[in-house]
Amino acid sequence: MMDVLSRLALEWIPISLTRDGRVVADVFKHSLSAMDGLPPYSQARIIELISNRLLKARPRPCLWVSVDAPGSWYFNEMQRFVKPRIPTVILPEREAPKDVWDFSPHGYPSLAENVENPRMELPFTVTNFGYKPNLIRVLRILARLKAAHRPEIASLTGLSQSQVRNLLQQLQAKGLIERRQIGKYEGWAIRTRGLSLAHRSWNIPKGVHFTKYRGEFRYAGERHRRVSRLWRAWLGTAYPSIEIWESWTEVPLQYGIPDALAWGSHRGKEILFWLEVDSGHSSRKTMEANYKRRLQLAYAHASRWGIPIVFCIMGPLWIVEHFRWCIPGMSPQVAIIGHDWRDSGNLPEYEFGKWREKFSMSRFNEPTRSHRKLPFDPNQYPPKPKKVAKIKPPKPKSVKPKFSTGSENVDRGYRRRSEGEE
DNA sequence: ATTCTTCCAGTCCCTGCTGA
DNA sequence: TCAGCAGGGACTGGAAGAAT
Repeated sequence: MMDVLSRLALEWIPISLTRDGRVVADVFKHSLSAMDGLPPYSQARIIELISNRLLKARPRPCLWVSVDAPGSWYFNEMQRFVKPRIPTVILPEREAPKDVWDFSPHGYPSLAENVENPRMELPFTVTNFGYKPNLIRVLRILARLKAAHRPEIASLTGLSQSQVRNLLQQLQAKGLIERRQIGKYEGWAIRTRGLSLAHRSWNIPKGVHFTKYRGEFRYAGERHRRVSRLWRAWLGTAYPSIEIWESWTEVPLQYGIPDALAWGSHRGKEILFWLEVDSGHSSRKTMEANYKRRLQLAYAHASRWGIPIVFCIMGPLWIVEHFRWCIPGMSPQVAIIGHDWRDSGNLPEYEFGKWREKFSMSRFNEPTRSHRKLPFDPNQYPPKPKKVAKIKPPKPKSVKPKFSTGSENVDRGYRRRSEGEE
């Protein structure tokens, strides 16, 4: 019935199966981009929500999902995640299905007079809604985070802080986001209006429940969450030659949920950067068990998609030092690195099939190291002549979060049963 | 000597401003 | 429009000083 369809934002592109056009496949097209700010998992959930709606609205609907993504990883993950409920085909942008057999499970033909032209909402594209692309980008990122500080948003969008500041103010002026106290400092939170625009921008059907698929998955302490959210910016500073396409926090993969995952390319080769942040609250034994399992998951993922993975552990020094005992053999496709989570913007060089760590003492060896991109960092060292006498590695004790009590719950942890893994 | 207070450098967020 | 810098406010931890 029309009613259901009017709450969807899809294109209707029936395929003629006979010359006279009287027999057609009732095809609906849903377009998405890997740069929409959602990981493959969430996009797959949207596809299921759309499928459920279509099933109610039409007798023999087919769904054509058009994915705009560089490389192959995102596309592959999408295909794996989608459990089709109606005949579905997922294709790269610019490819189109030709008949019912292109769908899986295959579709069935309909008589043209039985499938009338549906009235649906206009699929969202940035241009046809008159927003600036970056404005929507910031809004989408914030929709996942719910509440965040500017540096975190800047990191995840890949934009500069100046830009993000400007965009945040514009979003605030439109009433889509608002200032909110996050722990110690004021930050930004998305408002209901902003959330509905973000949902609209992902072409999520009206009236469905998307919250549990949208956000970060687990509850994390302040510092933990912060390091995860800054992962993209951190990588960009540490490895300037890498191109990062997207980064998400708390993203469900086939198995396991990295604290942060950055996806991009290095010298033309697609690559993943998998981050685990450990604040060191579990025993060494638990830690070993956890990381042996997580590394196995990373190895499996790398070999399944033939994509190299850089696996990074960040935490207090003792965690990083202990971590080498948690490595269950190596995979030639995976490089493992560890680093002090306070030493922002630095990482050891990675090498596939090897474990590498680098501690903050590196500041002795290379005084002329590349300047940082993060605006608040440059002031960190320079004018400090008097302390030269007693340079000692920072005391490993001051490791607890400095920015907040961590008592307010900005986001909830949504546990999933199927992706089980903590 | 021990505990309490005060002070200051350091940290991290923000805004305002300048110049390209 | 945006990169980058200066500076303010809120807070912390440690050091120095004061009180017990």
